[in-house]
Amino acid sequence: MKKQDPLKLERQICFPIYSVSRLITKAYKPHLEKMGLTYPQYLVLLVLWEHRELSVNQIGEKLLLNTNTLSPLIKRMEKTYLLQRNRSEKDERTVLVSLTEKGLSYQSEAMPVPEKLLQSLLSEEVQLGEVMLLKDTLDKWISILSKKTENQSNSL
Amino acid sequence: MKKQDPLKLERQICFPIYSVSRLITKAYKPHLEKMGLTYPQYLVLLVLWEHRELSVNQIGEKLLLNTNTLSPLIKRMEKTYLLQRNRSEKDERTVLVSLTEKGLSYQSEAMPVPEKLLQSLLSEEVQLGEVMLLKDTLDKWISILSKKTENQSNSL
DNA sequence: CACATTTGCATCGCACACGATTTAATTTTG
DNA sequence: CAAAATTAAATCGTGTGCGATGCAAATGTG
Repeated sequence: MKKQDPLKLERQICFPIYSVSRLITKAYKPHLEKMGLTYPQYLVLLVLWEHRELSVNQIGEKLLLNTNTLSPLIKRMEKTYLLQRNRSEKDERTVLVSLTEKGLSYQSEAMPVPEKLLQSLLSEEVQLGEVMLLKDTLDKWISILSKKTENQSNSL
Repeated sequence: MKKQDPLKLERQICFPIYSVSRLITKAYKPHLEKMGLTYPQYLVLLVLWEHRELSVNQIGEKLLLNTNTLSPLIKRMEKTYLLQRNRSEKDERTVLVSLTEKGLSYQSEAMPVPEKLLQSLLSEEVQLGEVMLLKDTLDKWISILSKKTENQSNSL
C-alpha cells in the first residue's frame, strides 16, 4: 500500500527543491537588479564580504561551484567594477579576487534583503522554527551529496 | 544578540536550497544519461506518464516553467523520438505533446530511480520523517512564492 | 462583422551550470 | 636538475531558465 506510484510528480521530493530554488532566484531578482547583480553574483559578493580576498578555487569550494562556472561570472563582475582579479605573486596560476570600493559598499544595501525575503515567507503556515529545521536538513543533504559526487564510483 | 550578520553564507537559508538543487541534478545524472535524458527532460516525461497528452502550457503549469524554456526542450525531445508534437485541431495555436512508444517504455526503467536516490540519502543523520517534513515545507513555499511572482507588484 | 485584445507558442539574447579539454605554472621524482 | 605528475584557471560545447519580443489564432466588443 506504500509508494504505489513513485513517478507521480506530487510524490517527488527533488522536484519541489528544484522549483523552490528557481522561485527563490526569482524572488531575489527585484532586489538584486537594483544593484545590477544576479543571484550567483550575489553569492560571490557574500563570500567576499566575509573573506576579503580569495582565489577562484576557494570561492568555488565555498559555493560548491566549478571554476568553469565562476571564471566568466567573475569576469563579468570585474567588468562592472564590483571586484578585482590579480594573479598571485607566490603562485602565478592562482587568481586572487578581492572587492573594489563599489563591491564593498553594496554590503549595506544587501544587508536587509535576506531578512526581508524571509519575512515575506513567514506566515501562519510557515513558522521560523520550520525554516530552521529545513536548513538543518538541507545542510545534511549537502554534506552527503557533495561527498557522493566527489567519487563518482559510488552508485548514487 | 540575534542575527548579528545576516549576510554570512552559513546563515543563509536560500543558499543550501540552491546548492542541494544542483547536487540533486548531478546525482540524477548518471541514472538519466543512460536514457539520454537531462533532469528537466525527465520532469517532462514524469508529467506525460501521468497525463498522456498535454499542451506546452499545461506542462509549464505543472513544472512551473515558462514556454520559452519548454519549447526548445520539447523540440529536443522530439528529435530523440521521446515524444510527438501535434497542433490541436480545435485551436491551432496550441501544440499537444504526447509520448511515443519509446517515451512510454522508459517509464519502467525510470521507476526505481527516485527510490534509489532517496535510499542513498537516508542514513542515521537523515530520517524519512525529516524528508517528508522537508517536502511539506517546500510545498508551502512553492504556493507562497509562486503567488508572489505572479503579480510582481508585491514587494517581495 | 471590423478591430482591438488576449492567448499559445516560438525566437532571441543573456547568464548560468557543468563535463571535457587546454594551457600554464608549480610540485614531485627519478 | 629535467621529465612527469599535479594543480589553477580558462575555454569550449551543450542544455537549461527567463525577460523581452514577435506572430498568428482565437476571443471579445461595439
